[in-house]
Amino acid sequence: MTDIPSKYDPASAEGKWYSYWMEKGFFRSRPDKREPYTIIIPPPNVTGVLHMGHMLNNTTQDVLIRRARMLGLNACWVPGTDHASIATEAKVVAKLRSEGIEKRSISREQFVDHAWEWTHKHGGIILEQLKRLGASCDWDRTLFTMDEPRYISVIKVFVDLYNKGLIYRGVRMVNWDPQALTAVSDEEVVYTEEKSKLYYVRYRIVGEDNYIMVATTRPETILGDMAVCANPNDERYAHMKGKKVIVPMANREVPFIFDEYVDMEFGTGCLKITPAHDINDYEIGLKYNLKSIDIFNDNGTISEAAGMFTGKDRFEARVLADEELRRTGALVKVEDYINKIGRSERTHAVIEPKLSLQWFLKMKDISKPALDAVMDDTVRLYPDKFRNVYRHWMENVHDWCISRQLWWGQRIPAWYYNNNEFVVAVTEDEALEKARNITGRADLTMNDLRQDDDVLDTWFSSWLWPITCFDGINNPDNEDIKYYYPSNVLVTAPDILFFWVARMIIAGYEYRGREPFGDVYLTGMVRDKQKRKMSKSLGNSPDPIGLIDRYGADGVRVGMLLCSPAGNDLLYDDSLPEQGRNFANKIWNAFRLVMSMSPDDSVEQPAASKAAVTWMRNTIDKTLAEIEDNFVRYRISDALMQAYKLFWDDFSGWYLEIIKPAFGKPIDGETRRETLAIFGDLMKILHPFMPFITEEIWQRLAARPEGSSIMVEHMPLPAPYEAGMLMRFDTVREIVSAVRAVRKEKNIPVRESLVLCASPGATGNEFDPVIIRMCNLSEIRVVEGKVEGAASFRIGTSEFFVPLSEGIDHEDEIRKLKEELVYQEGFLASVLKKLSNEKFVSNAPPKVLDTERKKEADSRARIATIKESLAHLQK
RNA sequence: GGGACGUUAGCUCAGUCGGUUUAGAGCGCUUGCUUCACACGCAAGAGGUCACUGGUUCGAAUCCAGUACGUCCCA
Repeated sequence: MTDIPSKYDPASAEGKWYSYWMEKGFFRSRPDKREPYTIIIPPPNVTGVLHMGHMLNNTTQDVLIRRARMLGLNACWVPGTDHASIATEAKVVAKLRSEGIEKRSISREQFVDHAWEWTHKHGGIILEQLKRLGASCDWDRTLFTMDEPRYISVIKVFVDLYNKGLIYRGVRMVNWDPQALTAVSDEEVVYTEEKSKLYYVRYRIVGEDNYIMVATTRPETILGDMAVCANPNDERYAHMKGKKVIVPMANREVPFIFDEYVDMEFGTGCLKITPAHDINDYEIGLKYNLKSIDIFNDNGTISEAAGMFTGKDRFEARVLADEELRRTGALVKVEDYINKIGRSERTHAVIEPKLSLQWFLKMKDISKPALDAVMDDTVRLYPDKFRNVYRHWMENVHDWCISRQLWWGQRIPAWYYNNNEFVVAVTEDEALEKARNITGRADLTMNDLRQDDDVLDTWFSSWLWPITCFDGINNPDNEDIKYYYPSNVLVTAPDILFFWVARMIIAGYEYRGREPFGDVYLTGMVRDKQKRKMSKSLGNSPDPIGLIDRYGADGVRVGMLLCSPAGNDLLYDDSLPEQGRNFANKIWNAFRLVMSMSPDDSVEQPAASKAAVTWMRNTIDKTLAEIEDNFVRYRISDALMQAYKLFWDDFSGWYLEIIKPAFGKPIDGETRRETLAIFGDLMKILHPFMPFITEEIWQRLAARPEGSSIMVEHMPLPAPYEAGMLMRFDTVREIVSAVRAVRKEKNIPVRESLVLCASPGATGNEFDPVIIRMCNLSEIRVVEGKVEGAASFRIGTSEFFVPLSEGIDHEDEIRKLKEELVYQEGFLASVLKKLSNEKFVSNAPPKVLDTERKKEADSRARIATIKESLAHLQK
């Protein structure tokens, strides 16, 4: 006990205890008789390294899981990563390119090998980083969305949904990423306002020497124009009915049509229709039976079909179109313009709307139970403002484009034969069997079948995560899935509410018949002080591991949590982990103080200490109830703040100051025993938030048996507390503060003892010794009336005096009393205003009326006291 | 363009059923203190017309309507 370092060293404690926990298998969970508490990690992207968002998210999960464990539940936190098809493929392509290898020059098999190699090398990094944070995941269960059981689960689900008629293949306008060469889902497109230009181009009317003018931001797409359209209510174009116009550059005759879709206010009121390259134009094209010409190649260059600029990049083609239109006199003017441009979330390339053949999942029917589950609170969202957002999305849900033109991912289990006929099956053999049956050709061989080249969207793996993590697709009745499913809570960020959360709920109902989790806790986003999202490109994100090195994992955890109420963004600043580190320092020093008190059982317990112990116990019970309530409502930062104040203000600021023996004096045995027990309880309360320092201290507070740990101890439970005593102590705090203020004002050192005179009834309870101790009083004297030459203060309806040897400054005292009088009279007036209102008196509930009358009486009493003091001083 | 949510102290946020001694916390700020656990600290303070306008009510930060501003989602 004597070898306590004066400074807490997070680095050594963290490494030591994490290894110890791992070694003892405390993170491990197996089904047993206890009630389970399950959290499935939102799998971080395998290409990723830990960022601030992960820190917040995983700290939150660890707090919940550690607390559950200490509450005696069988806590299981399942870790894993996802394969992030687009991001990983992009990384692998880039790596190969840096080695002089083009993706197209190698086989699919070779490429996938490279991707696995990459994954094995980088995939574990983020999980190792989570360990630095203290994450108590059951690492024996670590999963990957592309490992064998998960892969086959995804394939089985695809086949099942296809067989149920929920998956279909169809031509749709998709969001095409010309850089990644794949379609991406609506959710993966980020729209931002960007500067562009609005080109005014004239189209000649067939058979006339007149023109109509069209405004467009994309002059290169004129090559794909199949019509020009105006609003039927637009009188300016009434004369165009039945006429045709000539598309510039392409010199193609196209009809002039009318549709209500066109916004009369925008541009010239005339809209060019390019069915192959704009989703709205596509709809209009369908409606008016227009043909479409796809003028782009997959990589964003101009196709042969365009008839011009073939092979040029789309942005280069825009410049060329500008020149060409100028040359021919078709370009009338160009204006600066700001419009929303969609970019790929992954590659940042400008998204090209493109017609293509893709696989879709029908969402309407399958999503119904998932909508109901949130609406009827089977699944509760925290904060619940997201229910509206969720409902809105689910009621307007679009079919999900699940194919991606990539190689890294689960390959779509569809095999083509003849021309474009296909079968869907889990294995090649089954596919062949099916194809033979359908065609009636027993001589079909594998060579006649060709598997679809595309893979499935990564979210098509992740949506099964709560089920596949317990192998619930392959073995629907295994012990784990029966025991752990549904999980208790999902902790994630609101930006993937639809990408992921909604779809998991859908899959949960489809494959387990019930919700995948009961609660969804949505954390905020970590932003910088200017409210910008933390991002690599902005370089505004601190390195989390660097932060842990600087402030300790406990410090960083506390910093992240203190400032992040559910759903509110966290504006990161170094002062946050600093506050956490300071708290750890405070705890360490309080610990040192306690351990430095040498016990002596022959010393009798001072009355002040006895009162303090009882008060501290009651305070803990009250706070435990508050913490419990905050956890139930997922107000984790509030729960932490309660624990923080319990330790810092109540325990360190008051309790320890009261029981602390004079320098060099021993402490009585009873108080010391109580203090150690209280300290142990406080460590347990803090453990879920600050696992390392609490373990370090708990292990030092007493000799612990081998293999024990605070993380598997029982959390203290809230017990009934005596509210009246806590209120009496609050008054004591006020008295002590007031006496300190007198000392400060009169410059009286703490060493010099004082006398406190109190009006009858103001003191005289179990806490008098505390007042004497904390104020360094020689006595508390009960007095009627005023005391000469004394500083005075009032608390509640009581008056207190501190006699001063050098007397007081009358003028100054009178000034202060007058200020108090002004305030009190103002207060009384506000109370009287209510009480003199007849309607208030007759309508307000009696309870409210009583309080107001009590306010009036108290206020009058205080005013009387102040007036008497004034009169006394002014004599 | 459509929708959701928000606006309370310098900053980040609480504020339950409309009534709790004329609004609370943390951080920051001011002043004093190197008082034997801790200056990563202790003590004492300052700081708010609850965005604005109107309404309902005996009573509004709290309920309703409108306005302004902001954030997010969808198109």
